[in-house]
Amino acid sequence: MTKPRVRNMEEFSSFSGVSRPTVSKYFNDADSVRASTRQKIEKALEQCDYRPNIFAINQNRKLTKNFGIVVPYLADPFFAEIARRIETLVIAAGFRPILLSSHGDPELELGNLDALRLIKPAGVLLAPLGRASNRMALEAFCADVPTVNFDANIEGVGWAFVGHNNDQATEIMIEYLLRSGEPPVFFEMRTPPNPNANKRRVAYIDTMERRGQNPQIVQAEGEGWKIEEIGYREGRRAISENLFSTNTVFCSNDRLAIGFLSAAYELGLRIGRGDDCALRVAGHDNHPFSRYTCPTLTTVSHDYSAIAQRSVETVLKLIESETFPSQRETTLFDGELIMRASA
Amino acid sequence: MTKPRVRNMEEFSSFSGVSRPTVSKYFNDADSVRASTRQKIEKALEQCDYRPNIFAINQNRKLTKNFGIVVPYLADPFFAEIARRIETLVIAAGFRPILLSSHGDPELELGNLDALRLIKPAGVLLAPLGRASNRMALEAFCADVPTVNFDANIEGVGWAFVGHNNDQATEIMIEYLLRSGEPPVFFEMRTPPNPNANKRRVAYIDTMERRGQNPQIVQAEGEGWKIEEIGYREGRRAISENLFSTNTVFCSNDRLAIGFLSAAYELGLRIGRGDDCALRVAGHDNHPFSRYTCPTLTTVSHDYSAIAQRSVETVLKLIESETFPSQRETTLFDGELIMRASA
DNA sequence: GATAATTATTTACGCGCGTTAAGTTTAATA
DNA sequence: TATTAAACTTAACGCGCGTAAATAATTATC
Repeated sequence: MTKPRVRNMEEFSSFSGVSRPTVSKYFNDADSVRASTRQKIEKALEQCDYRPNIFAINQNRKLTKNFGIVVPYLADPFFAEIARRIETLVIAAGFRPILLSSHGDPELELGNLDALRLIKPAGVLLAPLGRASNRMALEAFCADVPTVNFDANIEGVGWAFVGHNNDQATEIMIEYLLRSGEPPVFFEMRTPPNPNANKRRVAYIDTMERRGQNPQIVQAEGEGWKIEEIGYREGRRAISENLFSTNTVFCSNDRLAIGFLSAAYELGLRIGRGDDCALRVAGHDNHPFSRYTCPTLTTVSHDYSAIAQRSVETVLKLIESETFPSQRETTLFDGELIMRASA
Repeated sequence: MTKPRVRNMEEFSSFSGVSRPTVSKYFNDADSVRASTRQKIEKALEQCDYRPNIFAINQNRKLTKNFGIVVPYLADPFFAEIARRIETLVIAAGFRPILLSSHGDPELELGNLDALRLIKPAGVLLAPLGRASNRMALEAFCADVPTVNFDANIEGVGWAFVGHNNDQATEIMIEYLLRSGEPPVFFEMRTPPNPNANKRRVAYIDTMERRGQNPQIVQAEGEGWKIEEIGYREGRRAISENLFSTNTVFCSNDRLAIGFLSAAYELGLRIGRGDDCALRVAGHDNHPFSRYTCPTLTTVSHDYSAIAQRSVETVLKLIESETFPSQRETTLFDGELIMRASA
């Protein structure tokens, strides 16, 4: 048996025996029609698999069900993971997630926002690249669209910020490292692609000074998102040139640490807490792969699930309220020390 | 100075002094209007930043500029990387990429195709999960939409297939391993989430037998996409239980190898070619992280760039031809041996 | 069973643009 | 300058659905 072709709502109306305005009402909210009419519609639906044209719907509604998610670099498993969680929540809330990656390119970031504008998203979750050059454009975008900033906080961008508590996370790691061995030297990129790095440097210096310690920073040269490579190359150099004044290295992020561990391994350095170890290495982010480095990486975890959940909630509230808040609220979730073998 | 608000093409028409049909023509193909008219339009465009409503456009055109990309698991850096390349090519070709991940879930895969159908994509690139359960639905989708299958070949799905030459890639690795040391034992998942794994097992057995070798397979228990974890857990077990009859392990893919290396490290096994090494380990895929394992992973690379390029080209041809080919063409790109330290 | 409150139906307009047909202007060619 | 092809303008319809107003039918309440 072949199902009859129903080309539009008009035809479906006559097919189902329910008037078109009522059918339209049903598709906007199935509960807004009488139970008996709903049954009639759903029975007809089973017999002809009609579905409303999404373009026609979006053209006439001020508010679509589109939900934009913009991340700086999707090939980074960290962002892939957080995006995955956000997507799932967005779908559960009845929206259509549109996932866009800026691929590390500021121009593409603007292009993505431009593309989003065209599809009139109900809300947007934006993890910016964090380049100052884009700030004005980002603000302009947020002025029109209910946008929440996550991951990397840029003042003035988005109507709220949800992210990781870099201060607290840095502090608990330093505390741990201090009480369990020599004071940590901070290993970071000189020109990091992500603004969280700056927060972490400041937090490192502050915490060390508060503990009466002398902050020491080793900076890696190199730009862009090939962070493991930079960690490897510059880590190798730093070790060879004896730039670390203690036996403990606190990497600004896990990807840097992954490269660093690889360099240390190649140089025959034993990493870990044992007496036979030359170096302790810690990371930051609880990157999906940090569990499988050699040795496994001691790090600080983001509260992925809380950040994803709160981010989505915050956008949904913005959407519902249909008004922009007077104050930009900032929510930070504490990190958790993930004790593994490297430090 | 504040730019005048231009709400639609009608208003833009009178603002620019060009009739609406001509303006419409311009936006479909800027070169289809006279140079002088084009200048008039573009000058006006600078003064009022009008942009056509994408929903209205798509409603009236049979063919949108949407381009669907479906991958089985975006949090896997392998797919993130290939998706990144495809996206870039798609944008360059003037289409709007819509990137969807099935997150390893067959139902979501169908949901994604369903969502794609609604936005009438000009073409689709589909890397299927490869579960038999979905095959009928996938075929039904492809019957309506110009779809090209990539990564995991499922007969009957898509109008062409572009992928990796698992046979050749497996063979060159086995050849290398055979001539440089003991014959490889194949380490794989018993129930792999991706159908390429089956091709690789068959290729392993064939090649070994052709070389007069005795194929030996060690299978890891466990399901789903947490492949490193399975490689770690089952690798640890296999090593402990002495399941490998030679000193050489050929992992079905790099993620499995990454977990395996982690297990070997923890057990104090030295991996590599040296006389002091207990085991040689090889992978398959040239996963973005295989360069940073300890030791670095010897593997077989996909020709990422060729696969991405050809995939996109093939869909574009399908779109242009406006007709479906009578024959399903299959294109495989050879792998390349990536010699590193682990084998 | 009469009245009031809900829910449906009919009719009609609007959204922003694609597209076509007829007539007009412009540029190219001779 | 006349001729012709190309590009333009005007006018009008259609796409599929949201939505509003007036009216009719159905339920709920007493």
